[in-house]
Amino acid sequence: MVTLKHLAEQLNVSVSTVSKALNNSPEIGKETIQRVKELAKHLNYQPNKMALSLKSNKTNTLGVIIPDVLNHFFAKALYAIEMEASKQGYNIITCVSNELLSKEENSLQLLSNGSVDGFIMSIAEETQKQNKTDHISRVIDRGVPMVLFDRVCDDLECDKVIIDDFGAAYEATKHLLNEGRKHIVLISDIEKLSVGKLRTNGYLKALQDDVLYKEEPVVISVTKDDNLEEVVDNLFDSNKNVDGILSVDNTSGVVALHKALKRGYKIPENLSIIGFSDKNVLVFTEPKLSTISQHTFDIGKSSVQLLIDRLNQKSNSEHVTTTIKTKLVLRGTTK
Amino acid sequence: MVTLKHLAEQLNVSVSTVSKALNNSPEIGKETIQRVKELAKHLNYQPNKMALSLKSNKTNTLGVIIPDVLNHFFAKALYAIEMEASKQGYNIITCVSNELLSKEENSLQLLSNGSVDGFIMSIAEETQKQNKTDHISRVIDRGVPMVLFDRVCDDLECDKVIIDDFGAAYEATKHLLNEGRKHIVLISDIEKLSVGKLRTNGYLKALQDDVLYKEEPVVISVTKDDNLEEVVDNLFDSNKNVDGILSVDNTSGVVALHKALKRGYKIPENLSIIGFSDKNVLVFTEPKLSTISQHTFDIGKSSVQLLIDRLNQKSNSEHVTTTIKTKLVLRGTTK
DNA sequence: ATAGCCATGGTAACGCTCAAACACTTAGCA
DNA sequence: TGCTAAGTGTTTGAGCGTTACCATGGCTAT
Repeated sequence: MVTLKHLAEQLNVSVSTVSKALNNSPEIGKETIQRVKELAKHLNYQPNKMALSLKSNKTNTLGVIIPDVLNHFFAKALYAIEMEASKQGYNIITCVSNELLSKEENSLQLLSNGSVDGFIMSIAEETQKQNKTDHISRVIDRGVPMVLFDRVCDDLECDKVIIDDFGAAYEATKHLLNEGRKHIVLISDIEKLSVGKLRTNGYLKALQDDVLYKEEPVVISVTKDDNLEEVVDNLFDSNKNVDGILSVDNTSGVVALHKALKRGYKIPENLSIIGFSDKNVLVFTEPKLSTISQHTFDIGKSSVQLLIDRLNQKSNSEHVTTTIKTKLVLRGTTK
Repeated sequence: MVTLKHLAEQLNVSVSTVSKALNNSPEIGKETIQRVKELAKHLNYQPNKMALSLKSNKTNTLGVIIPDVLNHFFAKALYAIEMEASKQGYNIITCVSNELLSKEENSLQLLSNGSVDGFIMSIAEETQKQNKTDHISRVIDRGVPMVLFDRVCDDLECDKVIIDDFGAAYEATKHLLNEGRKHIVLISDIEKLSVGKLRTNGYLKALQDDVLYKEEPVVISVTKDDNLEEVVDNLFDSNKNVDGILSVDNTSGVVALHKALKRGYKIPENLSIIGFSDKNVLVFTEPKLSTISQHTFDIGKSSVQLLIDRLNQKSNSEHVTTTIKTKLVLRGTTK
């Protein structure tokens, strides 16, 4: 590895002259700058990142902790985060908590030793269930900036990026009601998560607000141990007159659509389905699933922006919560 | 941030005593060690990563460059890499090349300044198309260890992790032939990639080796600009007597299955389909797609292992190519 | 006394930057 | 003409947080 010292020796000048020359310091003579830069390019000199970080106490690296890369939502968020960070000259260190509290604690611990300038994270399922946030607030208290996205925690004092989960589910349910649906079932594999609960509440509120809706709400919660397909089959078996399904997670809407078609439902004539899925599943369905678009890319991008803003203005201004707009995209599974 | 200096001042000992005490040096008195450790724990002292890296010239960080996180194969590989790296005490810096040569060059450039101890990467589509590898060999020549996985390049001197693409496609085609299929079509959206070509060759060779097979091979190549569903429709329209489909990419097998069912094909009676997909798509199909399992998790894990081995034994032993076994998993879309 | 041991302290170095000090030129002025 | 003042362009030195190596000082055993 070629260092400033190497260059300095070769050029018979001091190390700091080289340093200043490479940084275009006005203190250094034009001719010297030229000579230094030429040799630097010729030897493919690269400033040592660690030395810079040590000196400046800045790493230009963001720590990203997500619960699950195989979940398309988080993969897309990660993609957006990487894109935006990279555009702004930051690298990202990625950790996957695997929905586990212990791994989350571990990752935060390991990275908050000067490895990163700040964190972007979404809280693990286990963490949310147990409502443990000490490990996170410890980091925040130490003054390491943190942005939470999607799965946030109200108790934590930091910047956040969320969507209006309640409102999105409310709007979708409202749409089904406006279609004249009389038996709307909600299915969710994220009932345990903050976002899942909010969406369910949106659904419940919409039904409640509709004076003409007579049925009891039906919330079907799928857990990790359940077989999703079986649960969907049960849904149809025990709700013979279902005519609207709101899936508030990534996959169950698609599965419900497949099962419904197989059972001979006419869609959307006799049954409407709305999912929270991303566009990527559309290639697997016919008719195309109507969805609530979460603008995942914007979520990732905003998170990075918020974090970098915070890093730049060390001024302790108020913490911000950005709400990304959702959009109900009607396709083939709704009237 | 609390440093050794802080601890030293509080305890009225020297910095080097503190350092040694925390490292359990036998030079330091038992009682002092105790005192130091207590205060360190109490103040939540964390050794500064940058200082350590600068001193030791080791970062305990691996650079991972993948073409696309939204592709389930790479997401899973990334997952495996993160898991294994983390288990072995390494962090990963993730870059997404987005299939672009320029981004790949950029990422390599930016990280090979001492930010990472080595690289794990899979080559971008554009890079493979243009067959440019200077940026990679430059890194290798500088002595930074590199492991390529899946999309490799034969010209590069480094460790590699691949699957037997040719053999896997050969075996799958063979299976279709053994079923008695007479019109087997291959569909691929990765014809431009090394792995895609190998798979196609495996298919071609299997047909060629079968003296009884009379038809011309049919290779349908899908590009980024194509609409996959249209291409599949065309496939059925122009191959009226197709009775076997081998999809060598992630998605086209599932789409073919859906389209076939819609067109009234009896599966697997009249048409067999084999895909290279991961299990994650199975929830969207009925019958379940038969697939060639790539053991993606093992690919990621092996890559990390190979890289760490290389880091430990700085001895320049021969470069290794690990081939991960594939497995033809027969499910509902084959006889 | 002197060797030998123990516990601790001091210094340099990793690669870099920044402030301050230092030469060396040139201009300004009595 | 001689001396200071004000630039130039460069070097020196300190410091970011660590650890490795060597030095020191006090003690005990010979």
